[in-house]
Order: sequence, then structure tokens, then C-alpha cells
Amino acid sequence: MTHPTDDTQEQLRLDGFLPYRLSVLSNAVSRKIADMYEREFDISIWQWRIMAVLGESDGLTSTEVANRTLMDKPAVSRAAASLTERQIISRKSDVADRRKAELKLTDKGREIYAAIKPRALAYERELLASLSPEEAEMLHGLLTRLSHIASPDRNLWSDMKD
Amino acid sequence: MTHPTDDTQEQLRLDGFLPYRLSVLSNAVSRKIADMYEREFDISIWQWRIMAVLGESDGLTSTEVANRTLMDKPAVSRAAASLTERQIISRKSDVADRRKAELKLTDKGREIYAAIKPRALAYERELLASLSPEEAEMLHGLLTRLSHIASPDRNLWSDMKD
DNA sequence: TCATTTTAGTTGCATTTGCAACTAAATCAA
DNA sequence: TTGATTTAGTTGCAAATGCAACTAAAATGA
Repeated sequence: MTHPTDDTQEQLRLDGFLPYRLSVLSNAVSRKIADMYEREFDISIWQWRIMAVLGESDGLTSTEVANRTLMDKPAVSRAAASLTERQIISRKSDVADRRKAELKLTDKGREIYAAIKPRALAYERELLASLSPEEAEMLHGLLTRLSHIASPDRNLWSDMKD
Repeated sequence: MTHPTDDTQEQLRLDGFLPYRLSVLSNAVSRKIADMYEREFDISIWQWRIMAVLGESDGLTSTEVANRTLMDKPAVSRAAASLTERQIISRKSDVADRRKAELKLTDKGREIYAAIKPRALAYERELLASLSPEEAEMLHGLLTRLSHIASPDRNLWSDMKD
């Protein structure tokens, strides 16, 4: 076993390459739920993210939403604008600081949120169905550690409290 | 413990929601390597994927490349066109079937491939550095199982041979 | 008090992406 | 044959994305 003209000491198979695998999996997963949100509720992923954080804790500003969803400001701005237009969220501008506005789910918004949420969780369960609870927990732990390395700054994850 | 007007039996925290976590992690990872490819070699992710499969097994058609990289045909077509123009790959059209063309890395392409590859693998190692070998293996196993569920058709993964 | 800097959010734009529609070649079926 | 279908690859376009530049308001500080 010699290594001739070839500097291929270490193998690089695309389908064993972690960044590639993550990308393909994440795309497949995102596509699938996005289709559901879109088809059944006419809600984009970005819109859904906003709804999801507001569903958890209502009454945030755009900036807070951006931080929690890791969306950029323009994305939040536009998605929020369209949700506002459709009366899914309300925006009440802050009297003390008129640059800010507080975003909340409207009643209609809560209804939609309540309708989507179980679907989203069901899909997640479906994904995780082939994993034991221990494995699922392991997975989250591993993802957390990878996230710390991939974006040391914004991690956030488990060690972030409100 | 009652559940009032509220149907929030089950929790939905965005940052514990698997599709969201995958998306954020995958984006961070992709961004980071893409920056490297881009900055240092002026190669896009899609171009790199093509180079990577050709690096593994040279002389594929666009369709074969598309299957292996899970890119769609237009994406392969365009990325391949620009790689051809830059003489990083060559295309030799098949005499027997003139619709097809065989894509290969040129010498220049091999050089670039040889330069990028260790960087890519180094980044992967960096990512995996916080994981023990067993954990890394576990991670790949878990990703494989999730992939089977997320896209039952194209999996491909471990059970695919050439 | 008023110029300067920072912060919140929006608008605009260039690029990327994904998909549908197309062309050209090959295969199939009568 | 030759008409209809399938396959390989390309082109075109609409929508999504990411980022820079902007406006308006607030905070800072001389």
C-alpha cells in the first residue's frame, strides 16, 4: 500500500461529509414542513417563526423577535408586515420609545397558531419516531455542541435564559 | 393541573424544535465553509459539490452528478458551465449518445480540488472536535435515520453503492 | 440646547434559488 | 420508417434571500 502521485490520504465522500449531510437533511425537513404551513395556512417559514416566538412569549419588539429567531431585521420586518396586514399579529407602537413596536398575536393569530402547532409537533415526532428517547436526547445534545462550534457567538441555545 | 381555555398541552419552544435547530445549524455551517471556498478559491457551494463528486469518481454525466449531489439539473448545468469556462472541469460529449457529456476535473481542477479538500476536512474535524469518535459515529447514525424519514425516496445514503 | 452617535425598523437591490418550460437527441411502438 | 414518448441538459423567470443604505427616534455629551 503506497500512495502514488495521489494526495488523497484522507477520504472525502460527499455523502459522509457532515456539512453536506446537515444541509441535505435540513433542506428536506424544512421543505416538508414549509409545504405544510404554506399549503394549509398560507404561512411562510419566516412568518411561522415569528408566530412561534410570539406564541411562546407574546409582546416582543421586532428586534427581540429577530434575536430569538435568528432572522435578520429586514426579514422580520417584512414577514411581520404581512402578518400585520393579514391581522395575524398586531403592532402597538411604544409610547415611551416611538421607534419600537410591540408585536402580539391577535385572536385570529392565536387560532392559526393553535392549529399549526400540533401539526408542527406531530411532524417533529414523526421525524423522531425512529429514535429512542435517549437517542433523541443525545441528538439534541450533539446538535447543541455542534452549534457552539459553528456559531460560538449566537449560542444562545441551552445557556440562554430570557 | 387543569388545562383552561388553552390547548397548549405540549410545549413548542422554537429553540428546542428539531427542524429549526437543524436549519440554524446547517445554515451556520454552510455559511462558514461557503465563505472559505468563496474567499480563497472563488468556488461556490454548488461548484464545490460538483468538484467533490468528480474528485471521488471522475467522468460522470450531469445527471449522475445531480443524483449524487442531490442538486437539481439546472443547478448542475449552470455550476458546471461556469466550471467549464474556468477550465476547472472538462466536458466531453458522448459519441454514442450525443445528449450526454462526461464531466471530468482538469489538471487545474484537480489542483484546486486538492487544495480545498484538506480545508474542508479540517473544518469538519473542527466541528467534530468536541465529540468523541463514538459520538461522531452516533451522530452520523442518527442523521441517517432522520434522513430516511425526511426523504424516504432519495435515501440513498449508506445503502447506496455505485 | 443642539450636534453626534446609537438604536429600531424599513426600503431597495443584487444574487441566489427552485421550478417550469423548452430544445435536442434517443428510444419505443406501430 | 415515422410519429409519440422519454431522457439529457439548458434557458428563463418569479420568488426568496441577504445585505447595504436609509429614515426616524432616542440617547449621549459638550
